[in-house]
Amino acid sequence: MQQRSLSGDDRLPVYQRLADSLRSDVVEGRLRPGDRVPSENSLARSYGLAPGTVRKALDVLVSERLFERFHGRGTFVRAPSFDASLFRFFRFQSASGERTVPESRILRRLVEPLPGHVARCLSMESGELGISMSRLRLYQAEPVLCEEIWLPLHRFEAFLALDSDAIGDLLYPVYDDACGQLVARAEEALTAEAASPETARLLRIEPGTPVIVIDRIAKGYDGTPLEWRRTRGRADQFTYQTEIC
Amino acid sequence: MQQRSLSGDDRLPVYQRLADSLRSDVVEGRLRPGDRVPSENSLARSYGLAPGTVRKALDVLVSERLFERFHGRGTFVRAPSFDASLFRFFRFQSASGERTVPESRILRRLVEPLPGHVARCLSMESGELGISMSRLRLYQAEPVLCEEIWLPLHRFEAFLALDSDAIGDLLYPVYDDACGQLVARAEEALTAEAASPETARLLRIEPGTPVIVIDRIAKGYDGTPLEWRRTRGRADQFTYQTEIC
DNA sequence: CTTTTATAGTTCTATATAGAAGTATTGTTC
DNA sequence: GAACAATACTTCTATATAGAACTATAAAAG
Repeated sequence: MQQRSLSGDDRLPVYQRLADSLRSDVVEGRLRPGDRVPSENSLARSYGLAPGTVRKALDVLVSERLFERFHGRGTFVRAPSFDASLFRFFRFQSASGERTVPESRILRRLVEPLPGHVARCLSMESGELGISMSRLRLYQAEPVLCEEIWLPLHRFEAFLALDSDAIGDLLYPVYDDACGQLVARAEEALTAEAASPETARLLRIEPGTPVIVIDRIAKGYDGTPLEWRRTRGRADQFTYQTEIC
Repeated sequence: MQQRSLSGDDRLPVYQRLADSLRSDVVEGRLRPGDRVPSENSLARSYGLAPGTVRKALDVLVSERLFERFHGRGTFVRAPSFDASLFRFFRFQSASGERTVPESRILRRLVEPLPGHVARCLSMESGELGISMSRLRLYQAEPVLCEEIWLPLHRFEAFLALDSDAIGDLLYPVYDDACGQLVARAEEALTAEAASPETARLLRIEPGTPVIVIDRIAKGYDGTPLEWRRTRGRADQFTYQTEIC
């Protein structure tokens, strides 16, 4: 149990500096999702702090949803879950009612120069190379969502080598396993538009019908943008619900 | 400083029971938005608790956004703000860039039996009487939103007597002042549809153009539904942004 | 009247301590 | 091997205390 000390601005409260220190343990990969965080008592000993101070630092990180605590078991680095994604509000009416991940079919995957608006979101230059994908998502054999996806080529070269049917319905585990790119969080933006002929064909609806458009930028723990994605689905299957106060 | 004791299930932690007690002070109107909550030390004395325990109870209520604290000033009952409402994501492009409340014009206000879907949301019976309103909201003389609003007649009779131009751009202060109905929070649901001829006429767009539809049920501190509202606006002026993790 | 200073009140930080409550493992008994 | 008991470890609750940091008011000084 080595004695550790806190770096950073010493005008800040101790519990904030400890939280910063533990956060950077995650950002810099010393702690990975699923890992167990040292116990409150052992942290108190190794940093020479009172247990209450350590607990307050952990409170900060728990409320950031970076850590999660289990009474009697320990504190763990939380694996990000994208259940809160906006497109969980597409209701794919299943007779039984359970929620399942829609099946994915990759229609296209090739290397192309990034268009301007995508490059900006990925902090890259327009014209730099990226991996471009089109994906169709099916629910009970019905097409429900269509997606355009862009990845920075220099981080995802290994992704090109993968066989198409080796890629499952979820991409983020593949990004991690094949390319070592961990997605930590994402920004999403929602709007609606009239279906283009292309979109209408894929979703089997009339052109001009309202569709929901969700843009997502997925980022790593250090904030680097990793993926740009645009998803479209029928508006009449979408209801986003929230509480305000 | 009278000695007070905690009611409720004594298997619950003390700080939870204190939080429950203070919360019901708000629900039952003993504390109103803007009021100052007794200081941590005085609460500790009057309930016979340690200051740390009181502070933990206040932490709960602050994280519920029911209270807000100011270092050195005190703890206060927070006035609910609907800045987080989904329709803050309609961008009404002002040249200067400041955000203002759109001007309101009440087109219609009369007493009618509630339609079924509205009655359900207001915990009333279909056919019971309500106040029905249509409102148009203008930004720089341009119509940007149209609204249908329903109120339970038995709570809002005083609202009928008001002169139309005595009602400002914001309704909730009027509900409080004229009818004693305090809105504490709201549930919102967002979807999109093709503009009906009626909506298209009001918003001066082509019928069939995509519009965003936001349904809101506003509730009091005790959870009673007070208002049902449906707002429509042009989809091309709307982008909802959020972060997920 | 204005400015400064003191003071009393507030929340915020940090320490120290004790035991309750929950979980996982290990050892014992049958 | 299965069931139970003891244990060690974890987070969680609660108390007590001291002072820092911040704010508003009152008193004093110019």
